[in-house]
Amino acid sequence: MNYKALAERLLPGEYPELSYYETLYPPRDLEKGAEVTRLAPSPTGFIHLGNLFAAIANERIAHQSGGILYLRIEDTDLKRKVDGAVEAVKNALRYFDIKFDEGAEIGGDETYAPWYQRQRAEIYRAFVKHLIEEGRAYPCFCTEEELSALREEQTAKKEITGYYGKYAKCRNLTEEEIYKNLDEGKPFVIRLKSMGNPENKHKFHDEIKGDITVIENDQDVVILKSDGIPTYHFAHAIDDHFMRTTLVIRGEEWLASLPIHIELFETLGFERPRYGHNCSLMKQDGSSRRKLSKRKDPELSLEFYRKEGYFARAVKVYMLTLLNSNFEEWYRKNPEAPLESFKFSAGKMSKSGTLFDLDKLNDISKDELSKLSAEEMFDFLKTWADEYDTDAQKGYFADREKMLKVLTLCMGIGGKKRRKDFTTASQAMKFIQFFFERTPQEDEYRVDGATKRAVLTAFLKTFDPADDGQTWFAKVKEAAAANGFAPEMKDYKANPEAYKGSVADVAEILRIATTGRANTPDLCTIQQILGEKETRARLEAQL
RNA sequence: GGCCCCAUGGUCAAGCGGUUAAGACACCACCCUUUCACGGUGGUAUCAUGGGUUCGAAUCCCGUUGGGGUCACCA
Repeated sequence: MNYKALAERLLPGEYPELSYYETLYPPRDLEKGAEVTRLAPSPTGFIHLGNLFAAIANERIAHQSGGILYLRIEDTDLKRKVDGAVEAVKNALRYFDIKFDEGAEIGGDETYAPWYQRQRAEIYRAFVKHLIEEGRAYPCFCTEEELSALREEQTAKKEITGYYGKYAKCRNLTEEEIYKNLDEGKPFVIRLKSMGNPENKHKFHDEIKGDITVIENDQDVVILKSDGIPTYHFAHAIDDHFMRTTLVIRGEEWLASLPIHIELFETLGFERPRYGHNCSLMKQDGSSRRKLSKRKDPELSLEFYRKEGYFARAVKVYMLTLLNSNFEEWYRKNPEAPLESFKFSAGKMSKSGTLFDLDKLNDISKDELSKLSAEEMFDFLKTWADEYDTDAQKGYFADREKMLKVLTLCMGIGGKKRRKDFTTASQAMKFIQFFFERTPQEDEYRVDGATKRAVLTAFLKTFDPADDGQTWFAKVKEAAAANGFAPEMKDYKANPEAYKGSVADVAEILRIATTGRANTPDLCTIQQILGEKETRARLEAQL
């Protein structure tokens, strides 16, 4: 068979010498040990926690080694393309502080561009053509129907499905048959002529999983689709070679196609990058767990976290604790150190699937938010509210001084210990709502109406917003004593039958009357922030 | 189903042949407190299973079971 002529017929035209690409995309000039990693999403526009998970790992590995992180868009499948997707990905990752050095819509060094695979079609074709010339790739004219019939046949016979060995019909087409099909204008794909034998198993070192066994590939996989665009596998080999990727961290769903990639790199004569296959983020689904899926788990999209007002740093810290088990301890010991100074290690990444735990994220969020100053919290909440909170709550930020007082109180700033009541921006807004309007009553008074009115009346008589905490509380005690409640907790505990209740119950009445809630920060301070007029108005409304 | 990966409390997990099997989250109890979602103290709870190897196994080997992934002209 004249492969050269066949190649020309299949992919007509002049293509550069292969060595041209080697000089066009030279090895990167980086320090020894510097890793080049990448994020290579398809432009579906949907980005979830799993993507962020992998992104942080890639980012850390690249940057702590003095290397490069780049963004490549795998747009070989038109069906996956969504307008604005790349922008969305970029924005989402920027929110979580993932910085790319180069890539699609990023700018930076253009040496290894373009970053969209569709724009790299010529490179792929040049190599496919070369493979055909070498007799290592061939055209396949099988239709979808034929292929699925083959699959059924194989399934029925309990044989391995796929296009390989004796089932690779078009692999053995004669020259005449090929040209006849071509002359008839039949569409074709280009397949790799595999030389592997799955009986042969090899040890393979995975940067995350450790030593694993892989079998040789014997599938004549499609490398160039009938539209002239390569499949993922082929594009991966070409791109990661010419973009000079040193380490590929990707989801473990790729483990199964690793044999294909190994053969491709070998056939092309490329040195292959190292690989690390990370476990996927799982979700509890009934009694079992499964990989997070974009279809079923919209609540795990990154957008969800922004809508809820999760603090970006908290999400990042949580991802890091899942990514590297020793991170949590390190962070505890080095609370002030920048996250970048943590020594990230691919080998420390978990081998088994990790269940996403919202409780843990919430705990970390409280912790992170409690470290902010009142001003920082103000900015965080306002930024969030401006974008996501369409309620009247926006007006809360009009009086900056008042809001700062509110935040100072709620966060326990100035006290012995910071409080950790804020989880997210949306939750915080609800938490502080009663400062701006008496919230709908969530808790019933636990006393009868007459008692309530008597207590409120007694308190109102003596109320003076200028009182300090002690004086204020003394007055609460007076109101308690005047109405049959024990002013001292000890007395009440010693002899509960003698009283209607304790000073705590009186405080609760005042609290509910003032705020509509049974749980709030220090009530005296709240009344001061509200001011005399507002406080009196609220209490009188409850008479 | 074939192949591959994985297996310590409810969750994330430390552990690399000898430990009272860390820690964090969640949960429970008590304490502090005018309430509390804050804080403090304590507690419940884990080596999937059966065989080996070894003086000794969570740790090494094999089988079983369970979970996950993958078997496209999708990535």
